Order: sequence, then C-alpha cells, then structure tokens
Amino acid sequence: MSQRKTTIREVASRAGVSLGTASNVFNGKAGVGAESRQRVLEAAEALGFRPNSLAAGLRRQRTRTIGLVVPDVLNIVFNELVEHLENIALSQSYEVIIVTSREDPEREHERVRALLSRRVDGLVIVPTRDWSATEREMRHHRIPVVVLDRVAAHDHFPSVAVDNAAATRLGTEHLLGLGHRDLAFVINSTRLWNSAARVEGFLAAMRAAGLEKRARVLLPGMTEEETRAGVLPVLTAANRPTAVFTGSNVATLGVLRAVQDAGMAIPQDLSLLAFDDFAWLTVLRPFVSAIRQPTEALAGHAWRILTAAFEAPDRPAEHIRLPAPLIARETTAAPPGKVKAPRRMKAFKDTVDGALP
Amino acid sequence: MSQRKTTIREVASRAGVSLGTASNVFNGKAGVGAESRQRVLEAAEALGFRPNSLAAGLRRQRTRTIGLVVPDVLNIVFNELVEHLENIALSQSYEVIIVTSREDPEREHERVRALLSRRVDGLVIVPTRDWSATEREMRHHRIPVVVLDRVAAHDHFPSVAVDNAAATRLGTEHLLGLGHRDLAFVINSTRLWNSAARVEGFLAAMRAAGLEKRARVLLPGMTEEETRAGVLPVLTAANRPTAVFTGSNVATLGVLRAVQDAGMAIPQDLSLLAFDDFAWLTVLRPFVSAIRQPTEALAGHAWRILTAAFEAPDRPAEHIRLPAPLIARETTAAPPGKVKAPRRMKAFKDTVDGALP
DNA sequence: ATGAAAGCGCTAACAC
DNA sequence: GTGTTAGCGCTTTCAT
Repeated sequence: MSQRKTTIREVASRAGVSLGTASNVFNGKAGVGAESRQRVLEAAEALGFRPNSLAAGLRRQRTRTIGLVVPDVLNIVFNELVEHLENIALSQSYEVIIVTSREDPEREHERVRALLSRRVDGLVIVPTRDWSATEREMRHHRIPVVVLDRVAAHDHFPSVAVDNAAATRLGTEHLLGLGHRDLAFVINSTRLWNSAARVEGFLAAMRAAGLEKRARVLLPGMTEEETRAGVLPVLTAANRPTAVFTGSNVATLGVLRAVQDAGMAIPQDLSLLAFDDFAWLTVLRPFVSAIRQPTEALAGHAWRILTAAFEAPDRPAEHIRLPAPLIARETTAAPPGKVKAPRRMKAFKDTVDGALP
Repeated sequence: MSQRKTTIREVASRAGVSLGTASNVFNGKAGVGAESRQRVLEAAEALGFRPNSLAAGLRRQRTRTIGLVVPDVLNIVFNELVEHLENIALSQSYEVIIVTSREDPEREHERVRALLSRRVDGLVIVPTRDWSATEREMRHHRIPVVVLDRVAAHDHFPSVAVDNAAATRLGTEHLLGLGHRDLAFVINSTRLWNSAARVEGFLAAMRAAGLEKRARVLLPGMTEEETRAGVLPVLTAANRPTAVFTGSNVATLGVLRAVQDAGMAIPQDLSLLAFDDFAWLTVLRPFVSAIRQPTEALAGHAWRILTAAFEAPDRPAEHIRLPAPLIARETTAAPPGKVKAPRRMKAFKDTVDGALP
C-alpha cells in the first residue's frame, strides 16, 4: 500500500478542468457546466477519489462533526442516546465522534481535548462526577456544548435531561401506594447532580408521607459489584426494607445480585423498582417495574439546542426537563407483611412491619 | 465564539522560538533545549493551545486513528467489542471512530467512505449481510482491514471470530445430552457467514446423532419482532420442538417474547440455549444458559493483526478462530416427555416424543 | 539546538 | 462558467 491517494487535483486534470471547478462539483456549488460536472464525476469514479476531509476541514474551519462524550458504552441508556443522536446527525449530514470517559474525570478531560483537536463543531456531553476541569476547558474554547442526562441545578451550558426528582417522587409514591413503608433508594453516587435529584425526589415523597425516618439512601459505589456487596447486608438485616428503588442500571444489576445472594424472592419478599427501562427487563421473570427515560426526545432536544448554537452562539442557555413515565410490571407488589395483616387503608399513617419473622 | 483558535505559530512566537521548535516540543522530538521546551509549554498553557489534528494528519499522512464499523450500538456483543478495542487503541495512543451500518449494506458503504475520507489508518469491520460493495471499496483503497465476528469461510481480509460451528455443535450436544430430540435453531439470517456456520454446527451435531429429520432451522428475520412472530406458530404447533437454540441476541429476545405469548414455561415446557451471554441473563429468572463469546480476546487479536499490517501491509491474511465456551444455567433441562417416560440411555438412538399431549 | 521554507489537499475569493 | 491563487495549521527536511 502507501500508494498515494488520489487527490482532487488529479481528478481535475483527468477531467480536463481546473481544480476549483472540480471542487465546486463535489460541493454541489452552482455555476458548473453540465458537461464539466459529468466529466469530473466520471474521473472521480474512475480514480476512486475520496475527498480528504482533513484538508477540507482545515480549510473550511468547520468539520460538520460533533463530539459525543459518554461515560460508558456498556450502559443501554447511553447506547440509546448515541443511537438517536447519530441518526439525527446523519440525517443532517453531520457526523458524530463518540468518546468514553469511563466515569473518570481525567480521562474525560483528555478525551474532550482530543475532540477539540479534531475541531468538532460542537459537543454533547454526559459528564462524570467531577467534570469541572472538562467544563473549564470547554468554556475556554468557546465551543457550543450541550449537557445531557447528568445535569446540574444550574449548568452554565444548556442542558437536557429528565425531571429526575419528579420521576423518583412518582416512583416512590407508587411503592408507598402499594403499602410499603420501609424503602431503600440505591444509587451509585450523589456527586452526580442528576443522582442527587433522584435522591431528593425520593426523600421528598417520603417526607410528604411522614415517613422520612423510614427512608434509607444507600450509596454503595459506582460498580455493580460494589452495589451487590454494599446492599447485601441491609437486605439481610432484621430491619430490612420491603422495597428497593434503584437509581440506575448498574444499581439495579447489583441489587439483583444481592437479592440472589440473600435467597430472596421478588416481589414476595422484596419489591423492586428500577430507574431506566429496556428490553431485557420485560422478557425475563419477574418483569421489572421501571421508570423509562425518553431517550429519543432527549437526543432530539440536545441536537436542536446544539445546532441552534451554531447559528447563534450567544443565546442564553436553554434547560430542558422532560417527564419520565413509570411502567409498573411484576416486581412491585404489596409488602410481605401486607399479606399476613392487611392494612386498613389509613393512608400513609400507620405501619406494616416489613421485617421478616 | 468564532474567535480564532490559537495556533502553534502563536505559541512559538510567545515562547520566542521558531515554529519548528515548538512543533518538536509537542511531538516529543529530541534536540530541543530544556529551556526552550519549558517556555513553549508555558506559552501553550497560557494560550490554551490545542494542536489541530486535522492539519497534523494532513501533513503527516497518518492520523493514528482507526475506524470501527459495527452493525448496531444496541447489541451488547458489539458494545463489548467497541469497549475493548477502544481501550487497547487508547493504550497505544490511537483513537477509534465508531460508525454504525444498522445492518444496511448501503449505509455501511457510505459510512466506510466517510471513514476513508477521514483518512483513518486502518479499519475493523463487523460486516452486514451483503458487504461486497464495501469490501470492494476497501480493497481499492488498499487500507489495512480486519474483519471481525461476521467472517466468511475465506475472507480476503484477515479475520477474527469465534469458531461458530464448533460452538453450536457444542451447544446442540448439550441439548441432546439432556434428552432433547426435537430441536429448533433460530437465527436471523443465513446470509451472514457466521450465522451459516452456526447453523452448520447445529446440523452437524444433529446429523451425528442421527436426528437430522428432527432438526429445524428457523429464519424469521433480522428483528426481534419478526422473530417473535415467526417463532410463535412453531412453538404452539402439535409437533413443537422441546428445545430452542437461538443464534443471536435478537433471536433470543424474540423467542422469549414468543414463549411469553404462548404462555409456556422455561425450562419445564421448553429449553432455551442462547448464543451470546451477558449480565442480565444471569440475574433475572430463569438464568439463561448461553454460549459466551470471548470479546476481549477477539478485540485483542483484531488489534494485533491490524497494527501488524501497519508495519507490513503485504503479509498474508491471518484468520483467527477462538473457542466459545458453553455456560449451562437454568434454561436448559430435560424435555417434558422425559419426566413422564424416562429414557433408557440409548445414547442418541431412540426418541422421546417431545410433543405435548 | 534552532530557524526557514516547502507543502499536505482542499476551499473560497477573485479574475477572466 | 472556469481558472488561478492564497492560505488553513501543521510536520519535516535542510541549512545554519
């Protein structure tokens, strides 16, 4: 190999036109004779010409490429976001370059710098816990940015996410309505702003029910294994919760493993409600009740805001919050105590002891 | 924004050195005075300099970037491949640009052209059913390519995959050993060469057991929904199989839905063996027996071969086939007939009628 | 050890 | 409608 690639110059000379004319053909510019155009196209075909987008981007100072930073490619939520964003982008003849931070602020920063070096026109980022360095870099470079999913209360950049607090409030009320009183909310970290909002929604609902004392928030760590290990003891304790609400996919996976280890049955011994829904939750038993994020709509807003910023860079930051519906399936049911001693519908007043005999 | 980005020239002049010296600093070239180096670094920091990799790539004629073409970002197998490949690449200070074909040969071709325009140094591709156009393009451009996962019997390019036929032979023997005689193998399409190999392994094992008449191969389509719709009637027919072996994730998902629709219980009514294993299969009930692809090893080989081709482009194509282990869990058990009329261990000789009463 | 200069392949501005 | 030309920002000889 290493045989030099065909350049537009060679195409032009083969077609017997000037370099500029050939360029105009490939860029669909008006003012090229039908015959010349035809000859250029033929020459390009014959020579196997592939325009060098490095050169074009360098010259044009725009790449029609956006960067997308996600923490992880193994998380289905991010996959869906990637999928939708890429589809929208392609439909507008933009491309997206995906990089992953692996929940590591340093790697995130480094990956963003790589994107900046590639001169992407804009950036969509799902940030890590501590992305201040990354954020500073982006601000410094004055590149259009949209923060997706893991938003803060007051992001400097425009942001789009689900209304996390409302979503967990909804979920908690569902559990409460089923008769649960001892609830645990399991999430990886509250350093993520959206996680904090999820916790907040959970707590708010518990508070409204006068149950704040019975509300437990577990923060076992960022991985599935840490979650399993951290949750297991509370599941096997005498005063264990009767329902667990997980704040993310990895939390759900970890809790499920802990439940396995504890030899418990869902929903007989324990109810489970998951944040983030996807296909496998609906096909293996028990079907998991979940809160579904509208990933396509999220991606759509992110794209809209980003491209608007291409036109008008200095418009005020828009902040979108979408509702996330709850889908009740098989894992959320009445607590075990309920069966033995049916409650008398005192609406959130008294208690049913969820502890096992 | 639109404020011009800092260039290496500005950095150099601020540091009081020539452009070339600054360049040498950023590329870690020897022969730069410690003092100059220091000044350049400071200037770069102060100015927020980000080297323009478009310009560098254009000049250098190499981008230290590889392209990765996958059919889909929602399939966990491809996600794992992406994850591992990206990690290896980054550790060698290469980057990877991921594009998706969505199982569409035209989109695949178009995406590969985009990658070519970006002047990636090499390509790893998980091809679609009919990638002849794509393949021709790649050959024409004489760029190093490795075919991953969806390999053919005799690929022109080096290839790495699991030994598909051996894997399904293994799986089929497992089912046979459990006492099943009426087996169905469900896969999306045999136009994928690796799928063809999977079918072949299944058939070979059935033939070896003298059961070729009882072997059924179902090709319901590329989507989960098509699979569900196509499989449901055969599951509810009088002469239904007692075990289903699915050849891919989407087939598994579709079959699971069909099983749901049919109101059947796994493994009591039907055994299920899946090709491709992952976390959720091990955490919701029943735990699904599966054949696991060693994705990390696959990615490792792909990378090794690709980078070897950077050094020696004309070496003969290497073809790697790795074994894929079977992990027996809860979904594979003895067929229902077995309970009523235990077989007398005539080793694959006679039959147990798997049809339900 | 450092500087000057050529040029990677392309687009856009301008001339004809 | 078409051709010419000047860079885009960088790396890489080649002098010094």
